[in-house]
Amino acid sequence: MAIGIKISLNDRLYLRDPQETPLGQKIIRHSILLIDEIGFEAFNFKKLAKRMNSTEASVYRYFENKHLLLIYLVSWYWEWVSYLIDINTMNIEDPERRLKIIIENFVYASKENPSIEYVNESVLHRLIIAEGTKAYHTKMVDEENRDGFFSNYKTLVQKVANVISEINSEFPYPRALASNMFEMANNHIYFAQHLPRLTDVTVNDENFDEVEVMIEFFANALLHNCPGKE
Amino acid sequence: MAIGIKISLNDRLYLRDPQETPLGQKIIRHSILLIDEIGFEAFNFKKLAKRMNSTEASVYRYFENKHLLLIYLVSWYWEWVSYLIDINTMNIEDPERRLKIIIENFVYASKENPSIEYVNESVLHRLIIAEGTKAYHTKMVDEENRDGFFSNYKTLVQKVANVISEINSEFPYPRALASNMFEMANNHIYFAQHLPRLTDVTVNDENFDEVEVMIEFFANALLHNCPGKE
DNA sequence: TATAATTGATAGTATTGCTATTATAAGTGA
DNA sequence: TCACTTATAATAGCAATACTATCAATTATA
Repeated sequence: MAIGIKISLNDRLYLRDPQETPLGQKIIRHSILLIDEIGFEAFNFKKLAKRMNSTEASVYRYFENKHLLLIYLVSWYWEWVSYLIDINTMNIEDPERRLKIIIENFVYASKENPSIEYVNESVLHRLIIAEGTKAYHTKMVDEENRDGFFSNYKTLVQKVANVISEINSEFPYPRALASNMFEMANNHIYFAQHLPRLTDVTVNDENFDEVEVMIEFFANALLHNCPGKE
Repeated sequence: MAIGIKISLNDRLYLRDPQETPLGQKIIRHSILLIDEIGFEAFNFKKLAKRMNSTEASVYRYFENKHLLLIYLVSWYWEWVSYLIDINTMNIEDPERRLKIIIENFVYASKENPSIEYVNESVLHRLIIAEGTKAYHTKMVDEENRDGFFSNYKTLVQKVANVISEINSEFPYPRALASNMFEMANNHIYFAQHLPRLTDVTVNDENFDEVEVMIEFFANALLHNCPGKE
């Protein structure tokens, strides 16, 4: 627990706060590793319990079901990226430079120093890339949205949108660009790894530079006056 | 079956070709309606069989499992959008106008005349928006990609990328822009409906005009010379 | 030291995801 | 027309999943 960051997440996501107890922390740690390993569909609480030498019933005391656990993990990631952006853009005046850092953090969230011992941020990043959007693509999205389950994402998007508006106050789609940059970062890493004909960038191993350059290119093209602009 | 279009889909997606028999067509029709209604997670073959007055075992003779059925439906959609683009851009020389039509088809696929009686294209479009990306966000993606399960998407993206390159042969990311426009169309309709703070557009009922305008704006900004371009 | 709270161990239930078996109906080919 | 294949229905069954309940063992707390 190097730095004193406290990830604040909606307390309706869990039955008992997993950050507070060793067992809860084990659930977080091992669910990240296991979902990454076998995929969210094959993942369940029985397998998780076995992996961490606990019991199914114990896991159910922390989370109602695996879907809420996923939202918890995804929210964690959104919060963590927000936090990275905050510390890395602190004291930087120029909004253009701030946006560049934001893009870097979208693409390279995993490369930052881990801040909490029971969360492997690098694996979590892989998990978000592969499974992240499943958190809000469900029939319960409206209800869960009312309960504030996605507020961390909204806060992150608003933070980025503010920088976009600072760069170009005339730009009509600051939030859409912000969410699109985030989704694009994840999508095109995934495409490059699994469906390369859907993108033009390549990634190898831990090097996502081309994705970063592409998103910068998109952002620059959109935020500086263009003939096509209406 | 108004027009003589034959949707050609990878025959490894099914055990028996559902297009060939009345029961197969019933499976397609009702799976679209039922997934749209209850969501992909809650959907299963037992419920589908009950809904269409058949039996679980009969459905299993056509599709191995619900995941392959989803890929089948998503592939159908990709093929159908490809087809719409083909007929709607036929005889149009100007690539800018062709791209505009492509964007319109991405956003308004549902508004076109239905072409096959057992596929409700409007409901299918909703299904794609809500569940589409689950087709390729699984642990089996590489294997399924090797089997050609996503080739319809690749073909569609390549078709659009070609138009992009015609407009601006210097543009370095034609495929990424193509796939991004497609995903963005679906995403921002979904956001506007369920998570409006993640976008800047609004949609009401069947009117997605703002999404269309936004994607045109993005495409124009990117494809015409900008100071930010490297 | 009494008490409360947490976890483990075990069992149990309803549903899901699928396979197998047999019966019936419908079409086909000689 | 009869044998013959094929598709579907009806039913059963099984292993896995998604939980819930109970109670004992342990640990923390007052």
